Amino acid sequence: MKIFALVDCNNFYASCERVFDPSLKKRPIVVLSNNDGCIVARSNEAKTLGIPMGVPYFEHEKVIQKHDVAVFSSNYQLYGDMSQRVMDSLRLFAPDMEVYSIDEAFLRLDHLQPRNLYEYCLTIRRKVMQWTGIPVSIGIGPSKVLAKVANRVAKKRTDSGVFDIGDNKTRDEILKTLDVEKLWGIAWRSADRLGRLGIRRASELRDANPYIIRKHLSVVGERILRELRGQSCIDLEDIQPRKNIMSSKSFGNLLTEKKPIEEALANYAARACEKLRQQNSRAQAVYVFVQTNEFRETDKQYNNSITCSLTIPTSDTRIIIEAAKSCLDRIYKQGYRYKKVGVMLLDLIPASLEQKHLFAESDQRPGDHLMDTVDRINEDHGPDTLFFGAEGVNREWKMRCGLRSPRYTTQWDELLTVN
DNA sequence: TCTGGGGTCCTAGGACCC
DNA sequence: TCTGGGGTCCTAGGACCC
Repeated sequence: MKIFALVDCNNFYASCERVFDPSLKKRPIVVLSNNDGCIVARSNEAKTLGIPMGVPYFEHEKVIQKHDVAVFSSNYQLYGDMSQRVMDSLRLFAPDMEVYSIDEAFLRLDHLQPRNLYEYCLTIRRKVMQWTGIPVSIGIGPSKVLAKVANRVAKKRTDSGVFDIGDNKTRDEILKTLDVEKLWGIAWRSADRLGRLGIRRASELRDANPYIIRKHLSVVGERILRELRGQSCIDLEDIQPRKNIMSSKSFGNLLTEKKPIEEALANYAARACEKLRQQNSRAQAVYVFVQTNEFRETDKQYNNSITCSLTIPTSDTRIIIEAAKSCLDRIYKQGYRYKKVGVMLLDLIPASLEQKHLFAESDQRPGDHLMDTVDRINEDHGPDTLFFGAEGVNREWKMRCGLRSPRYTTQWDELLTVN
């Protein structure tokens, strides 16, 4: 039988901040999205204050000030690096592992005796805490969906932080009280449909007729049903190269002129190309979009997008920037206040798989070596050490992130200091 | 004044083929 | 006026995830 464990970092972003600043230990914390727009992470104390997830920051500023909540802009370099440390630690305990998101991983623990599972996970949890300072919760079950359910329970067991849903009797009790929309893969739309079939609890979905569920929720729904029965349908996934790579951000301020928008676009394109080369792919098409601010009802609205294919599959930032700029030329219109521009690289293929040029002397493209060098320098000396002229130097479109903590683990000049 | 970013998978329907 | 039967491929849109 398969045994899955879902390891989930508790309030990950907030916990990352705490690792480097012990004075935050009991203080409520919120972490903001890009541009300090929305609240995307909260410590338990902040949740207790009733601050919701994913809401605009400015709407809750009063409560936040009143209760002396610590507020942070997103520090993705820090969170990414801490995530890496957690995942590296987990791998030592279970080489058969899927990194599911920045703060979650599924492990296969089939090799353990069921009676040892719980103890083993307690050890994992203790070691991750010791090595990284990040608290995690671990749910154990015979399928991914059940491991997810178990993790919800584990989160509430603050003493141990581990829960095994293997026992049939307790499992049944838990599923009887769990609403279907709390299940992994069921959101409000599916929950609505199930509600119309009279299915509201997880146990009711488990006991429903698979064919009926398939008719209403497609194979996705049927798989969840079977997983609830303990029949594993969703296995660990290997890391696959991305099929699309997207880069887009809201501007710090609304923009009307084309020039700064073009620079921002070039910057996002450069980021996307870095990711593209990291996974050893080339793009065959580029998609560009522009958006005005939909929340400003008095502003004239304009959204548009365009896709153009590239003559040769490429990962050369210079070519992609040029292509993106010519896309922008075709959709940019004067007289609007723009909020966001974005670029997506499409139809990605492995660099190795591409059609060779009939008359080319070498397999390597002239640009490959240059891009490789740029990437290496930026990796060694920090992002933006080398950048493209098209990205500009003023960067008036840069997002706001005034509340960011130091990048303790990735920047030499921002190391933690102890007095 | 201020409202995130980046992905995946599945299905239906149209276009096209022989 | 009558108008087959089987495919494949592509795209857009829906739904969901963190």
